[in-house]
Amino acid sequence: MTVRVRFAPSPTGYLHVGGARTALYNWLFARSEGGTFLLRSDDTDAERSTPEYAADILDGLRWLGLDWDEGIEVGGPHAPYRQSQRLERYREVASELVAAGRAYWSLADPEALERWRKEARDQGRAPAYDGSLEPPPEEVERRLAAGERATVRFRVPRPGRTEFSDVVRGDMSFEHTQVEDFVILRSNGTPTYHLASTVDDVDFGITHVIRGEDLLSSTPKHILITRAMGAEPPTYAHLSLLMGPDGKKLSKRHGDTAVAAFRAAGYLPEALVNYLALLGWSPGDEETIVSRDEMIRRFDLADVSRNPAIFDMDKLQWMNGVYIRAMTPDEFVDRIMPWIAEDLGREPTAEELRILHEIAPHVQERTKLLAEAADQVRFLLVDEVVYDERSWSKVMKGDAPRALDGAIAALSELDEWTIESIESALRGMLEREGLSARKGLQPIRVAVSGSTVSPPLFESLAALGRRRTLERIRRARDRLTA
RNA sequence: GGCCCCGUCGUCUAGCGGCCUAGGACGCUGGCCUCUCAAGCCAGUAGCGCCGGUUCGAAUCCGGUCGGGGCUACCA
Repeated sequence: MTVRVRFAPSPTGYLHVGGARTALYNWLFARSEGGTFLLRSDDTDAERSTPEYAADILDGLRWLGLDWDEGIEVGGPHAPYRQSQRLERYREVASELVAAGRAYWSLADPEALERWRKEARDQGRAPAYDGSLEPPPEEVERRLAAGERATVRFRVPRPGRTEFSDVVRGDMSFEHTQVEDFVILRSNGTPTYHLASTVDDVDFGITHVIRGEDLLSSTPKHILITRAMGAEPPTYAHLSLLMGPDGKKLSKRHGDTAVAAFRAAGYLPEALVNYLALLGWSPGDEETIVSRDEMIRRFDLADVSRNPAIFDMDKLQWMNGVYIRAMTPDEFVDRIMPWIAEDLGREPTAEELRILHEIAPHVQERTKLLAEAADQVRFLLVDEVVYDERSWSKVMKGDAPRALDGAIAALSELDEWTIESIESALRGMLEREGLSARKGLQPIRVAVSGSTVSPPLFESLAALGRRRTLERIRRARDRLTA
């Protein structure tokens, strides 16, 4: 049997890292099994679904490199893949279930239902509605005929229980007294999640349902519907949830968890994928940096952890740095370009591009987030450097004037402007002035870059060019006197 | 309240009855390197929630307890 899995987001919110991880595990499983990864849209909640969210989800998946073989935008034998376009099918299944006695039109009074549930809870019973509040059949028939709107509820067989084996959690068993006669069709004729999702899984031939643990206790409902449709339930695998640093379910409270936000901050998709993959799955040995191919080769659903995982921004950031350092300098320049252009408000010139490529290796190893790179190279691209006042007051004192004067003298008479010649000129200056490298070079760094923190000095000056270097040192020297 | 899931360093995890003096990674601390910051290298820090039981032997199996989480909608 060929594996068929799906990722079925509801476009009622942007794609967040939790959803991305679920999609990733589905994708990894499909790829490792040579199966099909399907993307569908569970958009039965017309109120809350928006095209913007739908687009964000697709963008995010593509950016992460999680390509799908069937579904939205790519089509396939079961199109359409949007639930909003399959409403007729769900109504059809609902009426078949009613006809077969597996579901019924429900006219229970909402307030009475609420009281019933409260009472059950107060008495320590499960607040699972069992259909006992329904009017007699003749009355139901009459009111329905009179045009009254009703929901359709699934008739959960009681006594009874549903058992299944979850790939990551093991054997599960739910007493039906804990499962209520749940609504499958709303009174407005639209299906609930339980119906739509299950019908799609059956119709699309889904073999493995890999999803968040929040759906674990709904699984009996899905199995009940599946069997009532005369189908065999798929294999289920429920992934533990992602938590924030406080141990609570990851949400907006913990900052922006949107995949798009990570992208904008300068995270690399390969780093995010690597991090997410290891958040709940381990290849078994001591590897931390795992390539995509390696993941596919070694991924096994049975190795997925049952523990909830706290999303650790520090580790992700470290990993992003590892991936950034692994790039070639040219690739690095290419990838930081969007941030550079935004920072500059224009595209860099050919000369600026040359400078960027020259300094790239040195900036690269200091970058954890692509967005930071723009800050580090800004001094090479602007006409006038902006001094960081804290840096200025820290180093522009004591021997600073001598260092700056000495640097101007030493650099002015240089024949060639290379990293080596600059270094030997400045080291000679330090020697003559009797200054330590630390004391003598920091003022120059601030004069040229505006900050006590910058890429290596000699390399920076070489990239900046003689004219601009001298200009900046003189300007700083003047400011120091003034 | 009811049902369900989970419980190894601060965090992610390896561990599947003896190989565990519990391993790795991030973080943190110290050192080396060094023109700043990084990177790199070295060292250190820190954990089997608790109580019983099974066993010659338990982080590993069982029971209980405590703690955390999820679900409990005409949301998904």
